Amino acid sequence: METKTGADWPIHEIARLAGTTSRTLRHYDDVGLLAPSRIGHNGYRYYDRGSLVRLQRILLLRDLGLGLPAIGEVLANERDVAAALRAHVAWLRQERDRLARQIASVERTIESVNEGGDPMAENMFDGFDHTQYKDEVEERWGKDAYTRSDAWWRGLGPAGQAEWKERSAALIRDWNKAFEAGETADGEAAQELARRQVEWLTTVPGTPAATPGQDVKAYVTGLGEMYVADARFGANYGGPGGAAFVRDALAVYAQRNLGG
Amino acid sequence: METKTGADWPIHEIARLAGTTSRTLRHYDDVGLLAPSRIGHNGYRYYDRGSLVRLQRILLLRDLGLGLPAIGEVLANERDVAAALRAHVAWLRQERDRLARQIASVERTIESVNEGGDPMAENMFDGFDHTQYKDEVEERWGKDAYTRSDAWWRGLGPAGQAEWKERSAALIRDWNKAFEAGETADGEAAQELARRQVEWLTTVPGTPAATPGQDVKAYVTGLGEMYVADARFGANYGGPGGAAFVRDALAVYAQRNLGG
DNA sequence: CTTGACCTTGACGCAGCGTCAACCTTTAAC
DNA sequence: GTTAAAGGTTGACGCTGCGTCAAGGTCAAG
Repeated sequence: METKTGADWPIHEIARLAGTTSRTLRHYDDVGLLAPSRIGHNGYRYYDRGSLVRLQRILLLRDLGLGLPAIGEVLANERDVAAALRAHVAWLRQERDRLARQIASVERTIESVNEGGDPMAENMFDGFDHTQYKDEVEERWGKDAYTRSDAWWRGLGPAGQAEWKERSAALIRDWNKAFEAGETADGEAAQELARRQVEWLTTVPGTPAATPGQDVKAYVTGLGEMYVADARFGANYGGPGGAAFVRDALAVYAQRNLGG
Repeated sequence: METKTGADWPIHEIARLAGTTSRTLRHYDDVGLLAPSRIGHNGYRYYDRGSLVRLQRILLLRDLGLGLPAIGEVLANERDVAAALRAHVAWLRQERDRLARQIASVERTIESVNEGGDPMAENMFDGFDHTQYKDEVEERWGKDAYTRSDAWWRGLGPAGQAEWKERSAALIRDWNKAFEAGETADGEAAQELARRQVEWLTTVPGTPAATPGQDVKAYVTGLGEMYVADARFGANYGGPGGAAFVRDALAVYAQRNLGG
């Protein structure tokens, strides 16, 4: 008969010593993170001092937020603890920043709701007036452009117009999402959005993007600049920062995929 | 035969319009968040403009970080959008702060590892020297106290000493965990820790907590004050802030349970 | 012998879909 | 008319880290 303070302890005892639960210990056994030092003839798990030290390291790392697989690697290599922690802290910072952006976004939404500019309103698309850009379109791309564009627009009919507006709304939403998620302008997500944006542009006749043979690259790049320069457009993308993000993504996309 | 721009669209189409996937739409159907407006004789799902509006609200709220059940409630009540968002932003802030504390904690650990004071070291308990507090114990609680305490300590034997050190280490770890998790001193978690701390104190003979009839309440409260005043103890609890947390928790516990 | 405390394995649950799998329908093409 | 490509359907597993029963063995005490 062993004394209780002998070579090892039963599972509940060691759990108490380390400040965790027996269920957790069984889980660590299942996933191969910490095996009992001994298993009784009855299947009972027993842990000795070595297991306890390892367990305490595991719990320390877990409290720092590392995942169990990551902990397993750290304990296996034993060398790059600091490296693993540095990588981990970088990830933590990203998460914190993402949360900060999301908080800002929610706060903007609350404000917007309070001011009655309810983004949840059923008629959120009905504020979209195609003709409000008449003068500007004519000035930028000529009178023909507006006439053609307007004819196209009327030709779509109510359902078609709704669909077009929805696609543009989805695009704006996704740009915002990517921006707030901290994507980089030359990253995969942003570039996919740029592709969608260009594809979407081609549905509008009279624009260079829809007219083969024109300098699409310059057009798309210039469009991005306009998003930044024109506050009305920029507002759709979450302010100057968001517009700049869109501009950069479009510039990268144009450079890589549109010609030259 | 309906025209494509008619009353409703098939699942993939509406997913594209809203910028999500058909799988997501089926999931929303499964959990009762968004049902198709019509189901074909073949089982196909079709969505109309109403579904689309609802879907866009769902996606908007989801991007703000709300869970699907919460979104369901908001859309059902329709009124307290702002209230739900305010509650949500409070939760987001908590998370952000928790991450900030965890970042600080990981950074401290990195520093500690770099300086060689490796908290992962196998012999992390061996730096614990019971006799280092000799003079102090004598000064505070008299010579007898130290003698008794020392005899008790030697009497534990190596295994018993190890266990005792481990329990104290676990306590310190759990206090830190609770502090960094943003627990309040009078909260459930902190009070449970206080209970453990007092229970643990009673294992040390010669202290009032282990001696019935003494003023345990004053002792425990005073102990907390000492944690704050004495930097050596405070260091174990993550600096002054952590020590103050422990002190407050102990004070609340003593007030509530160690009655007068 | 019984009670009660502690042990075992097994399996569901959670959040939100991604990702096969196995099997129809519709549509466009030949 | 047939066929192959799309796109639809209902399951069901996977991911993270255990909490939480459930059903049933083991062990020390009365």
